[in-house]
Amino acid sequence: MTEQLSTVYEPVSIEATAIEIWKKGNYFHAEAGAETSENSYTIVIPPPNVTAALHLGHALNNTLQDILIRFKRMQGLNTLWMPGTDHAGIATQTIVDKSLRSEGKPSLVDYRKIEEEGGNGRQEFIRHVQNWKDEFETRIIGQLKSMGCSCDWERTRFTMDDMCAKAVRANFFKLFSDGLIYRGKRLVNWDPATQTVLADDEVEHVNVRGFFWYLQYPLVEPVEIDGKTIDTITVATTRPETMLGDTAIAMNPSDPRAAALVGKQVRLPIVGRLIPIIADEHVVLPNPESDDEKAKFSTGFLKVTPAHDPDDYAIGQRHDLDIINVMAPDGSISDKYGWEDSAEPEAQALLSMDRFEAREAIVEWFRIEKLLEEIRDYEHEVGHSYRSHVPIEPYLSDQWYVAVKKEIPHLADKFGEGMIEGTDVPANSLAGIALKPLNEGKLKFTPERYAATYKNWLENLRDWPISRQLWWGHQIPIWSSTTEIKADEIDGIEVQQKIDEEDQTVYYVCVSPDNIEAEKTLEAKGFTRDEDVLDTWFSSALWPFSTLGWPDDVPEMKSFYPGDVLCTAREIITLWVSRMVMMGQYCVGDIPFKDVYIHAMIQDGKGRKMSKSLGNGIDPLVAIDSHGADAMRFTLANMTTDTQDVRMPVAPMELPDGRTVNTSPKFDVGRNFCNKLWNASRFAMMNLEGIEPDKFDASKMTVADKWILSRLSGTIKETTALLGEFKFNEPLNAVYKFFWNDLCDWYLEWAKPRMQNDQQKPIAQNILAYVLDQTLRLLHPFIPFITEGMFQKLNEIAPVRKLKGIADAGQSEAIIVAKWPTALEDYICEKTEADIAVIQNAIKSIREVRSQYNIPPKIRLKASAKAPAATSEILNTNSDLICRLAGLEDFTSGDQMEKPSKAASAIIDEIQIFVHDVIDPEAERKRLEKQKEQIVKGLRGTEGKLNNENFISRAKPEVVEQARIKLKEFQDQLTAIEKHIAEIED
RNA sequence: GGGCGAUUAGCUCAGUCGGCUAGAGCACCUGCCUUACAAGCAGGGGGUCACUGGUUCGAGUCCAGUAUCGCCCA
Repeated sequence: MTEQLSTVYEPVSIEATAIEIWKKGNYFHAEAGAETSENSYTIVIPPPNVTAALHLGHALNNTLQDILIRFKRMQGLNTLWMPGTDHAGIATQTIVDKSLRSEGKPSLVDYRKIEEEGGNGRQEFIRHVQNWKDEFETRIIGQLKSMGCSCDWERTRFTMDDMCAKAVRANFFKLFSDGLIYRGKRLVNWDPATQTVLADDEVEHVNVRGFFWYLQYPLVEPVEIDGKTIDTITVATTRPETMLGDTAIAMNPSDPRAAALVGKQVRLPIVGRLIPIIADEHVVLPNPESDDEKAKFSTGFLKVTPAHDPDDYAIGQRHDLDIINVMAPDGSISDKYGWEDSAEPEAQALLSMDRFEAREAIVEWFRIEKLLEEIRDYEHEVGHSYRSHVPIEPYLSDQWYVAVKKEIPHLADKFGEGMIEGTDVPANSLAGIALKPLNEGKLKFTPERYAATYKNWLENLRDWPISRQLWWGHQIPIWSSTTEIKADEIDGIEVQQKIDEEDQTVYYVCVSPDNIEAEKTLEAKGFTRDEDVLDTWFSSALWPFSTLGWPDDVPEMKSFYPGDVLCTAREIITLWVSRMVMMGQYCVGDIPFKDVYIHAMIQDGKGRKMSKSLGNGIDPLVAIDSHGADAMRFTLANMTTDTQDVRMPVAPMELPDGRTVNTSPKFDVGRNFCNKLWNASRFAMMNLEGIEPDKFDASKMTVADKWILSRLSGTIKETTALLGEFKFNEPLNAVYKFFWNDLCDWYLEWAKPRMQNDQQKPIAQNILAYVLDQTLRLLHPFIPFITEGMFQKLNEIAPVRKLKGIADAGQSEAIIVAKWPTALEDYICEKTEADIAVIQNAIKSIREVRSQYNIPPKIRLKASAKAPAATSEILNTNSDLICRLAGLEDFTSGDQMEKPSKAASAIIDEIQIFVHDVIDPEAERKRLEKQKEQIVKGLRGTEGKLNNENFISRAKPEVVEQARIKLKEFQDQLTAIEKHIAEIED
């Protein structure tokens, strides 16, 4: 017996039940053992950062992955979805520090002090970060589980756990041994807030309204040009504070004033430093009329600050200029980091000012001294830290780099050598081995346009700075000392040497993983470990195989590598996707996935990014509370087309528990669908009791039965094909239309009377059970909870779903592992679908009349139709279908049928329908005139085409033929409707 | 500066190879608590497909330009 089911879908209990079933069956787990990855389907999760809980973008990302995973699991593949989280070095460290500060607890500054004083500041701070990580890891995994993500939770990894750490050490050692890791002094992108270096792609370019300040520098000796005595030159700068580190003034050699000035000196204001005027082609000649911004604002004189600007650094290299760094790592003015001539009181006054404070003070100084010539508004892009959002400071420092365009000789056999055509990227360099699979078509992007982003990035890639001045991360496994050491002194080490600024030879030793002995030996010799940690992306790059157990020889690597698809957002293509391919090729010798699917970014209703600061974000758990997990997933999948942004209007809503939360009315779409599915299933349960599969007789199927099987089969084919192409909206829409507009709107309604008929009941019951079963399976990847719930109920009431002699759905204890539907090819029938369409059109036109005449549903009417013999035959044999859904007690069609008096008429294609005894002359005339207008409109259009000689002669013959048929139809319809109108007037 | 994308109903979006009178959901209007579903059913109104030009027998769709918005890269 069926327990009473609520008339309204209530997600909470159904979600709990499904989670229980899946857990008990251990269905999410994938067993390793296969020798190849051929019959497996593997996705690695883009590991969410442990900085914060998941937002709606994550919900979208993971819903799509789960759809693919569940689809492939049902298709019988050994399916692994590898879950985990990312330590997100800089982001997490920053947020934990901020949280400590806001709670008034000791924060990073304090722990740094403790560390400097010989205490355990680093460890103590890390403990806080670890706690944060534990809390958010738990929350994130909980969120994923609530969304129904069928990840193999037993394998959950973290980018800093032992397994991942081992891979990081192994890869680092390999790179070091191959000579791909080197130490270099460079101008880096420095984030003064978090005090670490950032990679180019971690810098966001933000348009900023600023100024060009025109500062006068006095010449040591006046110069005469064109009879005029000049005693100052003017430089234009957007960053006046850097002038403290100026070591030259550059001008373009073709500047007419250059002859008189190059070689002379200026006295740097405030500092008093004497600096030369040099000639360099880089300097843009002034031209106020130019469209080029640089020329428009240029004075022809460029202050050169090698320590604080990349272009100036290059000029400095060319002219062998001094490099004077005037800032501390926190961005304040300081004479402790390379600035030695700061004795002047004006200069002393600036020390320890923040860079922006110093900017104001310096401008003010120039103003007072009457050396500030002009201030002009200037809008330009300024690099900002993607984490702390403060402007980046170009900063000179020592960092570890990975050489990305260096040839790796031992990879030449596998990947070839020489430049990849049209680039300066060697085929056997790290960039090259990532680029090749794309060029060779082995790596595919969907939508295709994103391949360009990937390609462009790799072709223009610069060496990758991997050291970060942080505490939270993988500490760099390099020990250094000036003590001489050779690689063969200790097992499992590699050594590089470098001459430092004091002309001493420094030995850098990299230690292989799991080699504690070597580390101890080194430390005993006085070697100290590099304090910095690795860029987070260094460990993320290994994620597709570090999670499987590389570098160890484990069965997981054979069974699940290479994986199948990576599903992510476009902002991550360069940062992460490219590096995973690079390292997959380098470490394992194969790409980590064949497909990269890039999904949309979710914006709010106004097209803005969702963010905490705007308060326009939606928490997936809130969406689940307000609408249910299936509803959320349905809506997210339904929005997923190939566009790059989707909008999600955000509105506050009060939950039953009294909380007012941000959610989106768009989730209604999903909830409504689930409610419909719930009720349709409920209807089925009420009618399937006592079902006997053996009583099914295919020869007794009605047109409606054959039609629903045809439509189902078409839908199965379409859905399966589309999911295989990474489409989400289209397959979901196909099932939606089948379920709602075919099954519910028509088939179920037609089935109702048959359930009261002993002859028909077994046929209708078995078809209903089968079709519902298959529909649930098609919907399962999208809305897993409710489909599991309904499938279980179906298993109780109708355990065997088959159509004797035609099809067998196959039994399964749970839908999650049920066999994916296959189409009944023999039952795809165009004729049946066309016949039903004729019947549906007849019904619709009768309903239209009913509605316009305001005839209550309970009143049964009589109707007749005039239609060609063949059509009449279809209508007459199915008059019961028409009567049932049009509210008729009698319906007959014939090719000689005449319109009775006092009947309303309607025209649909070649059929004239007469609804008896309802005539209201005024209303009827109005209605028919309106329809006539439409017919005339169509007729005119078609006539116009056919009267055009060019159309006849140039359009495809079948198009012309179609137009002719259409014209005839319009003409017939017009004749008929005019006749009907005339008859009213009689 | 280079590149990518968007602009279709009040809102959110589909629209395949250029070809019937441009579609869906939500919202709106009318009528229905018709024994699965009012989160529903039946019917209806609502569009200068951003703008300008071009190609074509034919353009929402292809091409060029303009405008507005968004994103990526330097």
